[in-house]
Amino acid sequence: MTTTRPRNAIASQRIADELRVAILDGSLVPGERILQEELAAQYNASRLPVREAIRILEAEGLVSIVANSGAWVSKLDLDECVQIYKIRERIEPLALAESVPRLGTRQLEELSELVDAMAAGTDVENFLVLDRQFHLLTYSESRMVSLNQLIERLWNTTQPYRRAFSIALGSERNWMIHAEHKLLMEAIKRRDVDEAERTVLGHIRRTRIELEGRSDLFR
Amino acid sequence: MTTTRPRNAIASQRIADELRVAILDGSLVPGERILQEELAAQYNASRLPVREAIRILEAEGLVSIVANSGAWVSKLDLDECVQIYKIRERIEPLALAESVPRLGTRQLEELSELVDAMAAGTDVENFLVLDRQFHLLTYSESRMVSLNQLIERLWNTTQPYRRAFSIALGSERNWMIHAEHKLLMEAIKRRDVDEAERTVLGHIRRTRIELEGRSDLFR
DNA sequence: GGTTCACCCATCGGATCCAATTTGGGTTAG
DNA sequence: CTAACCCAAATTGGATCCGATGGGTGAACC
Repeated sequence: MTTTRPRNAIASQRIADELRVAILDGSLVPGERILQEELAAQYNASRLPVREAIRILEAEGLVSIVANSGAWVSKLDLDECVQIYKIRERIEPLALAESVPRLGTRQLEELSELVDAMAAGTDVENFLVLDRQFHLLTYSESRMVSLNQLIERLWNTTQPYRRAFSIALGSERNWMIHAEHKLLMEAIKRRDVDEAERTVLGHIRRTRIELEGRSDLFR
Repeated sequence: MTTTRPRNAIASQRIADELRVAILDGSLVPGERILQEELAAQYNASRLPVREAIRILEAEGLVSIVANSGAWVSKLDLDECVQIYKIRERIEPLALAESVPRLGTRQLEELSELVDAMAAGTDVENFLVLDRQFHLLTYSESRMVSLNQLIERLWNTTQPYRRAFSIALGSERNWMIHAEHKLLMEAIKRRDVDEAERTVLGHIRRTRIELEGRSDLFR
C-alpha cells in the first residue's frame, strides 16, 4: 500500500502528507481556510497537485470542501465527535482482539516504555504523540489492514479535539488514563483478549462520556 | 454536506458519481484498468477532473492507484472481504440501534415492501438493489452521519463480491436470507432494539462464514 | 536460441493559461 | 438610514500543453 519511493516522488501525495501532519500537530486549526495558491507557494508546486492533495484529505475527513468557494480544515461539533467515539468503541476492541495474540515481546517492551513515558511526562503535545503511538501499536499486529487504516482515520479527525481536551484537563488527567493504560497493558501481557477488549472499550467509553460534558471545547 | 446543485455542477464530482455507479452496477469489474483519457472522452471533459474523480474513488476504496502507472478498479481477496464483513458486524448493529427508535411508519411500510419484493423476485441484480436499499433504510434514521457514510462505503467496496456470491447461490439463497430479513423486520416493528441488533449481527456473521468457504469467487 | 539491453510509445504527473463563480464593498434608491 | 443591487477583485474549476516514467518490443550479442 505504502511504497516508499513513489509516495514521496509524487507531489500530490507529498503535499497531502505534509498537510495532514500540519493539521495533526495543530499548525492548522479546525475552521481555518486553506488557500490553494498559498500552499502551492509553500511547497513550491503548482496549484494542481495542491487541489488533488486537498481532495485526498477531504476523503479522509480532515478537510471540508465547498464547491466554487474553498476548503477549510474540518470542524466537528460535539455531537459529531461523540459519534466517532461511539464508532471507536465498537471497532477498536476488534482490532485489539486480532492483534494481541500476535504481538511480539519487542512490541510489549515498547508498549511498556510508552506507558511509562506517558506517566513521566507532563507536556500535552508529547502526551498526544505517545498516547496515539501506544494505542495504534496495540492494534499493529492485527492483520486487518483496512480496519487499522479506518481507526487511524478516526484518530486523525478527532485529534484537534483530543488536544483541546488534554489541555483543558491539564495534569489532572494523569492518574485515570494512566491507570487504564496500565490495566490494558497487563491484560495484553497476559494475552487476555477478552479483558483487553473490555478495558479498551471502557477507556474509550469513559473518555467519550467525559467529553459529552465539555461542550465548551467546541466553542 | 451534500448540496444538490454544486455536486452535479462540478465535473470531478459528477464523474466520480458516474464512475461509482458504473463500478457498483458491474459495468466495471474489479481488476479492470481505468484509462484517464478514455473516461475524459466518455464524459466529454479533460483529463483533469477525471484525475480528481479517480482520487476521490481511491479514497473510498473503489479504485487502486499505482503512481506513474495507472488506476484499476479495486480487487479484494477473500481475506480482505472477510475483514470488511467483520467490521460491519461491529458497526451496523450500532447504526441500527440508533435508527430503529426513530423510524417512522412510512419507512416501516417501505421496509416491508422491500422484504416482500425481495421474496417475490428472482433476478440477482434486482435483489442486490433491494437488499442494499432495505438495510441502508433500516439505518437511515440514525443521526450518526459519519457512521452511515462509513457503512455505505463498506457496502460499496464489497458490492462486486456480493454480486458474485448471489449469482453463485442462485435462487437457493432465498429462504435463509428472507427468513432473516423477516425476523429483523419484526424486531424493528416491535422497536426491540436488542433483538434487532442481534439479528442483523447474526445476518452479517452467517453471510461472512458462508463467504469464507467460497474462495472460488475470488478468481 | 536465449538473454539482455536500448529505444520507443503509451500513459501519467505537473505547469501555465483561461473561464466561471462567489464574495465583499460601494453606491444608489426607497 | 437601511436595504438591495451591481460591479470588481479574489479564488476556484477546467483545458491544453509539456515533461517524466515505466513497460513492452525488437535487435544484437553472448
